[in-house]
Amino acid sequence: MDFHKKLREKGLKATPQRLLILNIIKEGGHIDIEDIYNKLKKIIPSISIATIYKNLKLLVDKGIIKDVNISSFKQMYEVNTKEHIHLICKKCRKIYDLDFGEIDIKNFIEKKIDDKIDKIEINVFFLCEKCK
Amino acid sequence: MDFHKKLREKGLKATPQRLLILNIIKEGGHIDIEDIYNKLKKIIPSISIATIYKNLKLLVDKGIIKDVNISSFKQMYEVNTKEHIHLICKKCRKIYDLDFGEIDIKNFIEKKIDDKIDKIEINVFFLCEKCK
DNA sequence: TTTTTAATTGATAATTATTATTATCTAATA
DNA sequence: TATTAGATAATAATAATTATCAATTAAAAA
Repeated sequence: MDFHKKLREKGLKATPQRLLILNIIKEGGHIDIEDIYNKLKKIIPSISIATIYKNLKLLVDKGIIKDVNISSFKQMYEVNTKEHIHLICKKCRKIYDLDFGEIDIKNFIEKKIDDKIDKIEINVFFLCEKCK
Repeated sequence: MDFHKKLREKGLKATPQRLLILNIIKEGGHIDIEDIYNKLKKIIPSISIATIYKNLKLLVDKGIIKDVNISSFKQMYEVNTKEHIHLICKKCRKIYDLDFGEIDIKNFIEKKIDDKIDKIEINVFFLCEKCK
Protein backbone atom coordinates (compact mmCIF):
# COMPACT_ATOMS: atom_id res chain seq x y z
CA MET A 1 0.00 0.00 0.00
CA ASP A 2 2.24 2.75 -1.27
CA PHE A 3 0.17 5.84 -0.64
CA HIS A 4 2.83 8.15 -1.96
CA LYS A 5 2.76 6.43 -5.30
CA LYS A 6 -1.02 6.29 -5.32
CA LEU A 7 -1.29 10.01 -4.74
CA ARG A 8 1.21 10.84 -7.45
CA GLU A 9 -0.56 8.60 -9.90
CA LYS A 10 -3.69 10.63 -9.38
CA GLY A 11 -1.79 13.87 -9.79
CA LEU A 12 -1.92 14.79 -6.13
CA LYS A 13 1.00 16.00 -4.11
CA ALA A 14 2.11 13.55 -1.49
CA THR A 15 2.02 15.92 1.44
CA PRO A 16 2.73 14.71 4.97
CA GLN A 17 -0.85 15.63 5.84
CA ARG A 18 -2.25 13.41 3.13
CA LEU A 19 0.01 10.51 3.91
CA LEU A 20 -0.92 10.74 7.56
CA ILE A 21 -4.63 10.97 6.82
CA LEU A 22 -4.37 7.86 4.69
CA ASN A 23 -2.43 5.97 7.34
CA ILE A 24 -4.85 7.00 10.05
CA ILE A 25 -7.78 5.80 7.97
CA LYS A 26 -5.99 2.57 7.21
CA GLU A 27 -5.25 1.93 10.84
CA GLY A 28 -8.71 2.96 11.98
CA GLY A 29 -10.41 0.69 9.53
CA HIS A 30 -13.53 2.86 9.58
CA ILE A 31 -13.09 6.27 11.03
CA ASP A 32 -15.01 9.53 11.03
CA ILE A 33 -13.74 13.03 10.44
CA GLU A 34 -13.63 14.00 14.09
CA ASP A 35 -11.51 11.00 14.98
CA ILE A 36 -9.17 11.58 12.07
CA TYR A 37 -8.79 15.17 13.19
CA ASN A 38 -8.04 14.23 16.78
CA LYS A 39 -5.47 11.64 15.84
CA LEU A 40 -3.81 13.92 13.37
CA LYS A 41 -3.61 16.75 15.86
CA LYS A 42 -1.36 14.62 18.02
CA ILE A 43 1.09 14.31 15.17
CA ILE A 44 0.66 17.70 13.54
CA PRO A 45 -0.79 20.00 16.17
CA SER A 46 -1.19 22.75 13.61
CA ILE A 47 -3.44 20.66 11.39
CA SER A 48 -6.59 22.42 10.27
CA ILE A 49 -9.97 20.76 10.11
CA ALA A 50 -10.35 22.41 6.72
CA THR A 51 -7.37 20.46 5.49
CA ILE A 52 -9.04 17.26 6.57
CA TYR A 53 -12.26 18.14 4.80
CA LYS A 54 -10.54 19.22 1.62
CA ASN A 55 -8.43 16.11 1.46
CA LEU A 56 -11.15 13.63 2.29
CA LYS A 57 -13.26 15.02 -0.51
CA LEU A 58 -10.33 14.89 -2.89
CA LEU A 59 -9.33 11.38 -1.91
CA VAL A 60 -12.87 10.11 -2.35
CA ASP A 61 -13.11 11.79 -5.75
CA LYS A 62 -9.90 10.14 -6.83
CA GLY A 63 -11.02 6.77 -5.58
CA ILE A 64 -8.21 6.41 -3.09
CA ILE A 65 -10.56 6.14 -0.16
CA LYS A 66 -14.22 5.27 0.15
CA ASP A 67 -16.90 6.85 2.27
CA VAL A 68 -18.62 4.48 4.62
CA ASN A 69 -22.28 5.09 5.37
CA ILE A 70 -24.03 3.22 8.10
CA SER A 71 -27.29 4.40 9.57
CA SER A 72 -26.92 6.11 12.93
CA PHE A 73 -23.20 6.46 12.39
CA LYS A 74 -21.42 9.58 11.31
CA GLN A 75 -19.90 9.71 7.89
CA MET A 76 -16.84 7.50 7.95
CA TYR A 77 -14.00 6.67 5.60
CA GLU A 78 -12.01 3.60 4.73
CA VAL A 79 -9.09 2.86 2.49
CA ASN A 80 -10.41 1.61 -0.79
CA THR A 81 -9.58 -2.05 -0.99
CA LYS A 82 -11.66 -4.98 -1.92
CA GLU A 83 -15.41 -4.89 -1.59
CA HIS A 84 -16.62 -6.23 1.67
CA ILE A 85 -19.56 -6.41 4.01
CA HIS A 86 -19.79 -4.36 7.17
CA LEU A 87 -20.85 -6.33 10.19
CA ILE A 88 -22.05 -3.91 12.82
CA CYS A 89 -22.62 -4.87 16.41
CA LYS A 90 -25.83 -3.17 17.47
CA LYS A 91 -24.63 -3.00 21.05
CA CYS A 92 -20.98 -1.94 21.09
CA ARG A 93 -21.20 -0.45 17.60
CA LYS A 94 -17.94 -2.04 16.57
CA ILE A 95 -17.66 -2.55 12.85
CA TYR A 96 -16.16 -5.72 11.45
CA ASP A 97 -15.22 -6.36 7.85
CA LEU A 98 -16.33 -9.49 6.09
CA ASP A 99 -14.92 -10.32 2.70
CA PHE A 100 -17.16 -11.72 0.05
CA GLY A 101 -14.60 -14.37 -0.56
CA GLU A 102 -14.89 -15.94 -3.94
CA ILE A 103 -18.22 -14.30 -4.65
CA ASP A 104 -18.33 -11.19 -6.77
CA ILE A 105 -21.61 -9.71 -5.61
CA LYS A 106 -21.10 -6.55 -7.62
CA ASN A 107 -20.80 -8.56 -10.77
CA PHE A 108 -23.77 -10.65 -9.72
CA ILE A 109 -26.01 -7.62 -9.33
CA GLU A 110 -24.70 -6.00 -12.48
CA LYS A 111 -25.65 -9.07 -14.43
CA LYS A 112 -29.02 -9.20 -12.78
CA ILE A 113 -29.95 -5.64 -13.65
CA ASP A 114 -27.92 -5.62 -16.84
CA ASP A 115 -26.37 -2.33 -15.88
CA LYS A 116 -23.27 -0.83 -14.30
CA ILE A 117 -23.13 -0.17 -10.58
CA ASP A 118 -21.31 2.73 -8.99
CA LYS A 119 -21.23 1.65 -5.42
CA ILE A 120 -22.59 -1.04 -3.21
CA GLU A 121 -23.10 -0.90 0.52
CA ILE A 122 -23.86 -3.99 2.52
CA ASN A 123 -24.48 -3.46 6.19
CA VAL A 124 -25.34 -6.31 8.48
CA PHE A 125 -26.46 -5.69 12.04
CA PHE A 126 -25.83 -8.31 14.65
CA LEU A 127 -24.69 -8.85 18.21
CA CYS A 128 -21.01 -9.62 18.44
CA GLU A 129 -19.49 -12.33 20.61
CA LYS A 130 -18.28 -9.97 23.30
CA CYS A 131 -21.69 -8.38 23.66
CA LYS A 132 -23.62 -11.57 24.07
CA MET B 1 -51.79 -7.79 3.15
CA ASP B 2 -54.43 -7.52 5.84
CA PHE B 3 -53.07 -4.73 8.01
CA HIS B 4 -56.04 -4.84 10.33
CA LYS B 5 -55.30 -8.43 11.16
CA LYS B 6 -51.59 -7.81 11.45
CA LEU B 7 -52.14 -5.04 13.95
CA ARG B 8 -54.52 -7.10 16.04
CA GLU B 9 -52.09 -10.00 16.06
CA LYS B 10 -49.51 -7.73 17.61
CA GLY B 11 -51.98 -6.47 20.16
CA LEU B 12 -52.36 -3.07 18.56
CA LYS B 13 -55.65 -1.34 17.90
CA ALA B 14 -56.45 -1.07 14.23
CA THR B 15 -57.11 2.64 14.18
CA PRO B 16 -57.84 4.47 10.92
CA GLN B 17 -54.64 6.42 11.43
CA ARG B 18 -52.57 3.26 11.63
CA LEU B 19 -54.24 1.65 8.68
CA LEU B 20 -53.70 4.77 6.63
CA ILE B 21 -50.08 5.05 7.68
CA LEU B 22 -49.51 1.47 6.61
CA ASN B 23 -51.23 1.97 3.28
CA ILE B 24 -49.32 5.14 2.60
CA ILE B 25 -46.05 3.39 3.31
CA LYS B 26 -47.08 0.48 1.14
CA GLU B 27 -48.00 2.73 -1.76
CA GLY B 28 -44.93 4.89 -1.35
CA GLY B 29 -42.61 1.96 -1.34
CA HIS B 30 -40.03 3.92 0.60
CA ILE B 31 -41.25 7.05 2.25
CA ASP B 32 -40.04 9.42 4.93
CA ILE B 33 -41.92 10.87 7.87
CA GLU B 34 -42.53 14.22 6.29
CA ASP B 35 -44.08 12.68 3.21
CA ILE B 36 -46.22 10.35 5.26
CA TYR B 37 -47.40 13.32 7.26
CA ASN B 38 -48.26 15.36 4.19
CA LYS B 39 -50.15 12.54 2.53
CA LEU B 40 -52.02 11.74 5.68
CA LYS B 41 -53.01 15.34 6.24
CA LYS B 42 -54.94 15.27 2.99
CA ILE B 43 -57.04 12.41 4.30
CA ILE B 44 -57.17 13.31 7.97
CA PRO B 45 -56.44 17.01 8.22
CA SER B 46 -56.42 16.79 11.99
CA ILE B 47 -53.60 14.26 12.05
CA SER B 48 -50.78 15.07 14.43
CA ILE B 49 -47.13 14.60 13.62
CA ALA B 50 -46.79 13.06 17.07
CA THR B 51 -49.21 10.36 16.05
CA ILE B 52 -47.03 9.55 13.09
CA TYR B 53 -43.91 9.36 15.21
CA LYS B 54 -45.54 7.26 17.88
CA ASN B 55 -46.95 4.83 15.39
CA LEU B 56 -43.87 4.46 13.25
CA LYS B 57 -41.84 3.58 16.29
CA LEU B 58 -44.47 1.11 17.41
CA LEU B 59 -44.80 -0.47 14.00
CA VAL B 60 -41.06 -0.90 13.66
CA ASP B 61 -40.86 -2.43 17.13
CA LYS B 62 -43.58 -4.89 16.25
CA GLY B 63 -41.91 -5.78 12.98
CA ILE B 64 -44.81 -4.63 10.84
CA ILE B 65 -42.71 -2.09 9.01
CA LYS B 66 -38.97 -1.68 8.50
CA ASP B 67 -36.88 1.43 8.62
CA VAL B 68 -34.94 2.10 5.46
CA ASN B 69 -31.57 3.76 5.80
CA ILE B 70 -29.73 5.03 2.79
CA SER B 71 -26.91 7.49 3.05
CA SER B 72 -27.89 11.04 2.19
CA PHE B 73 -31.56 10.14 2.48
CA LYS B 74 -33.79 10.89 5.39
CA GLN B 75 -35.01 8.07 7.51
CA MET B 76 -37.58 6.16 5.50
CA TYR B 77 -39.96 3.31 6.10
CA GLU B 78 -41.22 0.38 4.09
CA VAL B 79 -43.71 -2.36 4.67
CA ASN B 80 -41.87 -5.36 5.94
CA THR B 81 -41.96 -7.94 3.19
CA LYS B 82 -39.26 -10.04 1.73
CA GLU B 83 -35.67 -9.01 1.91
CA HIS B 84 -34.53 -7.09 -1.08
CA ILE B 85 -31.85 -4.83 -2.43
CA HIS B 86 -32.33 -1.11 -2.85
CA LEU B 87 -31.17 0.21 -6.17
CA ILE B 88 -30.71 3.94 -5.86
CA CYS B 89 -30.30 6.22 -8.82
CA LYS B 90 -27.59 8.69 -7.88
CA LYS B 91 -29.12 11.32 -10.13
CA CYS B 92 -32.90 11.28 -9.69
CA ARG B 93 -32.66 9.55 -6.33
CA LYS B 94 -35.45 7.16 -7.20
CA ILE B 95 -35.27 3.93 -5.25
CA TYR B 96 -35.98 0.63 -6.95
CA ASP B 97 -36.44 -2.71 -5.24
CA LEU B 98 -34.59 -5.75 -6.43
CA ASP B 99 -35.50 -9.14 -5.04
CA PHE B 100 -32.77 -11.58 -4.20
CA GLY B 101 -34.68 -14.18 -6.10
CA GLU B 102 -33.76 -17.68 -5.13
CA ILE B 103 -30.76 -16.56 -3.12
CA ASP B 104 -31.08 -16.27 0.62
CA ILE B 105 -28.28 -13.84 1.34
CA LYS B 106 -29.21 -13.53 4.98
CA ASN B 107 -28.81 -17.25 5.42
CA PHE B 108 -25.60 -17.13 3.42
CA ILE B 109 -24.05 -14.57 5.71
CA GLU B 110 -25.35 -16.23 8.84
CA LYS B 111 -23.63 -19.42 7.81
CA LYS B 112 -20.48 -17.58 6.96
CA ILE B 113 -20.18 -15.89 10.33
CA ASP B 114 -21.85 -18.72 12.19
CA ASP B 115 -24.12 -16.28 13.95
CA LYS B 116 -27.58 -14.75 13.81
CA ILE B 117 -28.20 -11.53 11.94
CA ASP B 118 -30.69 -8.89 13.00
CA LYS B 119 -30.91 -6.83 9.90
CA ILE B 120 -29.28 -6.51 6.55
CA GLU B 121 -29.16 -3.46 4.33
CA ILE B 122 -28.00 -3.67 0.76
CA ASN B 123 -27.84 -0.40 -1.09
CA VAL B 124 -26.64 -0.22 -4.65
CA PHE B 125 -25.99 3.10 -6.32
CA PHE B 126 -26.34 3.39 -10.06
CA LEU B 127 -27.66 5.58 -12.83
CA CYS B 128 -31.14 4.57 -13.92
CA GLU B 129 -32.28 4.30 -17.53
CA LYS B 130 -34.16 7.58 -17.51
CA CYS B 131 -31.16 9.48 -16.20
CA LYS B 132 -28.69 8.19 -18.72
C1' DT C 1 21.49 21.85 -6.03
C1' DT C 2 18.81 25.69 -6.65
C1' DT C 3 14.99 27.88 -8.46
C1' DT C 4 10.44 28.08 -9.84
C1' DT C 5 5.59 27.65 -9.40
C1' DA C 6 1.47 25.52 -8.90
C1' DA C 7 -0.63 23.15 -5.31
C1' DT C 8 -1.64 22.88 -0.62
C1' DT C 9 -2.06 24.20 4.18
C1' DG C 10 -3.59 26.92 8.12
C1' DA C 11 -6.84 29.72 10.71
C1' DT C 12 -11.46 30.25 12.21
C1' DA C 13 -15.34 31.38 13.24
C1' DA C 14 -19.51 31.31 11.70
C1' DT C 15 -23.01 29.18 9.74
C1' DT C 16 -26.40 26.09 7.95
C1' DA C 17 -28.90 22.59 7.89
C1' DT C 18 -32.18 19.73 9.08
C1' DT C 19 -33.39 16.26 11.36
C1' DA C 20 -35.52 14.35 14.56
C1' DT C 21 -38.15 14.53 18.51
C1' DT C 22 -40.89 14.75 22.53
C1' DA C 23 -43.69 16.20 26.74
C1' DT C 24 -48.04 16.42 28.33
C1' DC C 25 -52.73 16.35 29.01
C1' DT C 26 -57.37 16.14 27.31
C1' DA C 27 -60.53 13.95 24.17
C1' DA C 28 -61.88 10.26 21.45
C1' DT C 29 -62.47 5.42 20.30
C1' DA C 30 -61.48 0.31 19.08
C1' DT D 1 -61.94 0.94 29.56
C1' DA D 2 -57.43 0.76 28.30
C1' DT D 3 -55.46 2.63 24.17
C1' DT D 4 -54.69 5.91 21.13
C1' DA D 5 -55.01 10.45 18.96
C1' DG D 6 -54.52 15.44 18.89
C1' DA D 7 -52.05 19.84 19.81
C1' DT D 8 -47.78 22.23 19.73
C1' DA D 9 -44.29 24.40 20.62
C1' DA D 10 -40.07 23.86 21.97
C1' DT D 11 -35.91 21.74 21.79
C1' DA D 12 -31.84 19.23 21.12
C1' DA D 13 -28.44 17.91 18.94
C1' DT D 14 -25.22 17.38 16.01
C1' DA D 15 -23.39 17.04 11.96
C1' DA D 16 -21.36 18.90 8.48
C1' DT D 17 -19.19 22.62 6.29
C1' DT D 18 -17.03 26.41 4.18
C1' DA D 19 -14.93 31.02 2.76
C1' DT D 20 -10.85 33.30 2.19
C1' DC D 21 -6.31 34.53 1.61
C1' DA D 22 -1.63 34.63 3.09
C1' DA D 23 2.06 31.45 3.99
C1' DT D 24 4.19 27.25 2.98
C1' DT D 25 5.96 23.47 0.32
C1' DA D 26 6.24 19.38 -2.94
C1' DA D 27 7.69 18.51 -7.35
C1' DA D 28 9.53 19.75 -11.59
C1' DA D 29 12.83 22.30 -14.14
C1' DA D 30 17.17 24.40 -14.71
